[in-house]
Amino acid sequence: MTESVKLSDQQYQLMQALWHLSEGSAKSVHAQLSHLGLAHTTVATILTRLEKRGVLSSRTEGRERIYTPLVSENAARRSMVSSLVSTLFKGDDRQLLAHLVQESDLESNDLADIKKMLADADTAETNAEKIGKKIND
Amino acid sequence: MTESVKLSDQQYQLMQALWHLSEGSAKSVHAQLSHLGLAHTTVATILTRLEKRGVLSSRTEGRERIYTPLVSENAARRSMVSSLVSTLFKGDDRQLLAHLVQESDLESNDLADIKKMLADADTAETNAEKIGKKIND
DNA sequence: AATTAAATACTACAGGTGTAGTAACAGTGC
DNA sequence: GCACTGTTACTACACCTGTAGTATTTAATT
Repeated sequence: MTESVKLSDQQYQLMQALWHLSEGSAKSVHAQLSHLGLAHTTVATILTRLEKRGVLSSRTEGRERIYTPLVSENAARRSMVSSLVSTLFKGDDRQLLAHLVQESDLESNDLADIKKMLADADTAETNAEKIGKKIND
Repeated sequence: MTESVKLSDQQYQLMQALWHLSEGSAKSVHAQLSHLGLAHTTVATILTRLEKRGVLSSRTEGRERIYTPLVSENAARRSMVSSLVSTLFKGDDRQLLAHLVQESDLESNDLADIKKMLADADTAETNAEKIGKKIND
């Protein structure tokens, strides 16, 4: 039931395009990813495979096939982060936190922000807006 | 130069065994991973492949081949976390932090610990000992 | 020295991914 | 209605991973 979605880099890229578009044809996804320089057939292939895996669904509309994500970006992220935490940190999120503090070069003003956020988290329930992220699963 | 090591779950498992042992033969690694129920030849195969990829080196000793990790667990972790942050959060570590705070069910006492740690991080340089982790790269 | 036992090397195969060409198909315009 | 053109479906192929059997090497033992 824990809907585990694990996407490769490339697959995530594609999904991200779709998430931005809400839904779209292979063509529009390809356009969105022009910087990657993939052939449109490549994009189509990946899309098809993702559909087979149940990550997205599609409907035919005119001569186009419109793809719709079946998992939200947030759900995918959650699942992928949690999967990494499982392997690297025995599933302990706090160890990842600790790792980040040690290994990332977080500047003190970054830390300040984060501390502020954490402080708020004690009372408020969601910080989504503060960082401009959409909760949508 | 950013020595990017990306390991699959299984590969990480193997490496972890090696990290614990410092170095070891396929046999000892296999023993360490008995809970996974892999054939010893499977372990050997993976080890060989990892060597080909330059993640570890080996020397012959008697009739055994002893494998030695060429990357530390910490380096591997750093690289893998950073790789995930790249794809999921455009490389912004703070967004991962934020994600963790929102999505993990960190209890307030966990938060307290972390906040304490962050507070210390403003002044002290390393928190390694606090969480009993070894800095070793 | 021949036999045995342990360990590795080589080979194999299925499934996933990256990547893309070519074939097939469906609207569009004349 | 037919040719044109944009789209997708099908096919292909190389490489990586998980998994393991079989062959081969090598050290130990008698």
